[in-house]
Amino acid sequence: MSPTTAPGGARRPTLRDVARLAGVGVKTASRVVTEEGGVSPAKVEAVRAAVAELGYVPDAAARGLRRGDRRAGVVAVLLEDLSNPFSASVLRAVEDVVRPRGLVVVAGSLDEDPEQERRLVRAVLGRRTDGLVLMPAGGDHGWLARELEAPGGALLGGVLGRAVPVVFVDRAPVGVVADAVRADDRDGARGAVAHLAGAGHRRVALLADDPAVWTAQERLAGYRDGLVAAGLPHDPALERTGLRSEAAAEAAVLALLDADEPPTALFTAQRRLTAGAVRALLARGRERDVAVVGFDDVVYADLLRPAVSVVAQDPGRIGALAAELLLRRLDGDRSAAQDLVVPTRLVPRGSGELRPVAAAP
Amino acid sequence: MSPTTAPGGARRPTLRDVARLAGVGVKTASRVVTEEGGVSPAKVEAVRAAVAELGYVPDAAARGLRRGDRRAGVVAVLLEDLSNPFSASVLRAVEDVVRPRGLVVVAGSLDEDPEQERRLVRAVLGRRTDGLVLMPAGGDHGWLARELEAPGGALLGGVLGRAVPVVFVDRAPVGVVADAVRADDRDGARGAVAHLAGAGHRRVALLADDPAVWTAQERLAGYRDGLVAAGLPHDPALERTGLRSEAAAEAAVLALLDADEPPTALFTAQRRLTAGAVRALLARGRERDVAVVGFDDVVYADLLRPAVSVVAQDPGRIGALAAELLLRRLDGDRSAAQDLVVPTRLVPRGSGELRPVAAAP
DNA sequence: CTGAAAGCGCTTACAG
DNA sequence: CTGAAAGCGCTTACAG
Repeated sequence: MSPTTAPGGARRPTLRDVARLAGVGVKTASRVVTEEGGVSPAKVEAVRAAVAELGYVPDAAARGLRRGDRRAGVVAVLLEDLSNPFSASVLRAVEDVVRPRGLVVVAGSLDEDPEQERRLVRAVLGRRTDGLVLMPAGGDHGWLARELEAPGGALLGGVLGRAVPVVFVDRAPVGVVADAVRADDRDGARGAVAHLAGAGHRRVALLADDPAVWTAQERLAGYRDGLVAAGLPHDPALERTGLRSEAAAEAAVLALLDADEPPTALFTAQRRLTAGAVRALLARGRERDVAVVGFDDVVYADLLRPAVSVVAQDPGRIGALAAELLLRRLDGDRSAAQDLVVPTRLVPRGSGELRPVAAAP
Repeated sequence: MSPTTAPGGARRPTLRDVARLAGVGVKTASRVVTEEGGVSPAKVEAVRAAVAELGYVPDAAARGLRRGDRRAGVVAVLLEDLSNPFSASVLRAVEDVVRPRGLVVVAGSLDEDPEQERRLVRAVLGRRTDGLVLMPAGGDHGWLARELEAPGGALLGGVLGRAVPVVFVDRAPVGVVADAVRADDRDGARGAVAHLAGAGHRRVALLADDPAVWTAQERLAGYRDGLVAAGLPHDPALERTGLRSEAAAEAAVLALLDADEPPTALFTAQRRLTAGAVRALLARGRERDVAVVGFDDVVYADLLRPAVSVVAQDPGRIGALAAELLLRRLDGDRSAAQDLVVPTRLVPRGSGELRPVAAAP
């Protein structure tokens, strides 16, 4: 078996093979395959037949190598965790928008790890990625912009040399000017607190992730905005941040329920934390007297009793808008960087409409 | 702006640029970058410095173009729907297994559409994919094997010419010999029925997807196996297949409840159908007197009341096993095609342990 | 309308 | 240890 032969058998047919079989020059075969036009009908026919007979598929990499634009038809989508519903919905939405353009999607999970983010961004850019949708993991992304070049700042050079458009999703870029599409985290959180205050609650606790995560920071700010707007006092004892898991939220809620002055309502600023809180309330049989509003919708929240009220985001919309923006940049749009903020929607289902109950002695 | 210059600015640095800056030949620069070895320490140092200064990143496509193996470091993962929890978990597991090897993942959704499957498989193979993990959409996959070549049948040639390993997930291959990793659908379904029969149920209804879907067919068979094993009669009126949505399942359950001889238990053979069934029972206030066992775990099923019993699959394990098998094939393993069947696990939570209640008149 | 030559960025196969 | 030449599969730039 010669080194140019694949282990299993025949060499993959090349354009040269097609040309030879069709009895034309390579360039003519290329013209037919790329539908460049300007080829006599007879030769078009011959080339088409050869392509079919050999099962010829153009090599996208070789094509991109010589072409000026060097487009490989690949969009990278780097998100927090491909297996979580939010990331998964964003990915799917991007896929649906770019597929009709013949683009293929490279996907990766960053797990909130800046190191992994850097590695994956490099890996992906080394593979001729045309564009990047990024849910940023670390804080500052100046490194991404080392060679920020384009007018509006929407195109990043950096390790790439060649300008590659980048659109941030879910979180605004820090330390770099770039396009972004995200939910209105702050306003959504504010609205949740307003909703609970409207039901009569004066002691609303916050359960949130590590404020190092951009969205957690925003939601914390929104929570405080909401307290101020409702004229409620700010009680640090009700503010539980740094919660990184469902179990952590569960423990935090149990502790809150046992406090001297327990909250009558909870605003859980993240999906897993909502689940943990509900679990704690069920464990104590308190699900009907402590109100809950969660940020980000929970699958089958409406099947729970009480059904869980949430501030819903629209990951599908965020992904689609990001992909559309990316395509526009790929098409040469050099206008100023955009920051698209998608509104959230409060979905009342029961848990957020419970009225305050005097704490049992 | 010359045609070889990117819109935004500097040309991406090439190995030639690195060599020039380091004052060495291109081949020497290549040796350093690929860590081939056999280069004097002084030159290694000079090349490393040049790489750092220019921000050089090797072009994976150009590399693969010349190399014999033609590996681009890409694994494609084509699943039913990247936004559904099962597919998402499989994808994530594959990613975790291949990442340490420096491979990047191309992901796509097939939506049970054979046409789309064919298009995506071709798109992906045209881009120098090293291996493929496929959750098959259509029925027969003979087309994939048009040029099946390798000994064990685990390598597919087809449109590729060059052998590309393929591992099927979730469903066994039809019309082609290939590796597969899947859950034990039939046995899981049989176990669900046995569990319900064990609780005293004699009228167990089945809600299932279109039997054209391989897993639906298997679970239907398992349901019948279970009836036979428990000595229960087979009542076609209790067998509701072709259910393609949550709403369809909901409607089917409402109809079953209104029947002359309603079931006392439900086996819902798919996640969305389980949700639809639960919704219908809640709507009628019957959730405590009709037992339910679902196939495939539902997020937060344990927070529902009653909590939902399920036959759990392990998508993470399936994805990981598939990826490991694929890597072995990439490493040259030519042994016979494998069919790895991962056992399911019955998780009792409440809904599946309810005892039969005489139907209200 | 057609095709031979050069070149995309890299590695292979060779010769020093 | 080192590097010039050839070539991977394709497209660009040119000359018929």
